[in-house]
Amino acid sequence: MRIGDLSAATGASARSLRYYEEQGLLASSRSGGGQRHYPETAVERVSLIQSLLSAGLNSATIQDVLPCINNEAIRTPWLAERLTSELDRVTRQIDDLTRTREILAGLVERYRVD
Amino acid sequence: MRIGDLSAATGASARSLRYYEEQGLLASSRSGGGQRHYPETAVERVSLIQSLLSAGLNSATIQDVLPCINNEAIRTPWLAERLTSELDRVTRQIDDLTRTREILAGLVERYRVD
DNA sequence: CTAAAACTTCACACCCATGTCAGGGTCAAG
DNA sequence: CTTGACCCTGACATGGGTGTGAAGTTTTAG
Repeated sequence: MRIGDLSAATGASARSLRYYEEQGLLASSRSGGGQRHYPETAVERVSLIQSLLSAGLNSATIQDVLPCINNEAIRTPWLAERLTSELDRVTRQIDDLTRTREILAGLVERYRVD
Repeated sequence: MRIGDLSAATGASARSLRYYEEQGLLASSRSGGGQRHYPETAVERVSLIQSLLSAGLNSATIQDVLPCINNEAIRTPWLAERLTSELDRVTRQIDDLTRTREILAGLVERYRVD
């Protein structure tokens, strides 16, 4: 598939897909004329990238963490620690957000126009 | 209390407190020499601002939403809608984040160095 | 009274994923 | 071929909260 198809399939802009590649998060092969071609599996990969980005991981971190999905060999203590610390961060973020939601819910309750 | 005290009490930098004021989120009185003075209640106000900011509301939105905490009079259908839509957004954000946490947890599990 | 600490405003810098525009090349359908 | 949709690289812009530094003023402790 070409970049426009992948974009349509994932909701990521072509700009973003090129950026992911530039950051080493997403691979592509090129046609004779230089246009990118992606395998079907790229769809899932992109949606994973999107998830991790929206969870607050930056592209450098994702680059550190993503390869392990396909390559069990690079299992290292360092990687395990890195993943755990990101997991903790996301967990804290969810907790904070949950508290904030309570606050907002309280406001909605109080200021509902009956 | 002066800005340094409020900063210490809330963890927000003096820079941020001035920014909150500039954005109309936080009021202060001034001493003869022009220095800011805050009531004790500012501590809670700032931590509320921090919560809402970290939940992804921008300062303009917070400005729309915050006054109602102190002033029940401005209860309007528009405000109720606004709050509800922010609440929904935060709820979705938590759901997304929770799914992403599952992914990360799965990775941690798979790449734990035993 | 004086020195140090704390404060003031103003302005510029940063992050970093994404938008957007320019100027050009590729590819498939007619 | 030609045409139109699609793609390429490169570069600059944006948002928005925060960091930072300069140059000057106020407050407070000694």
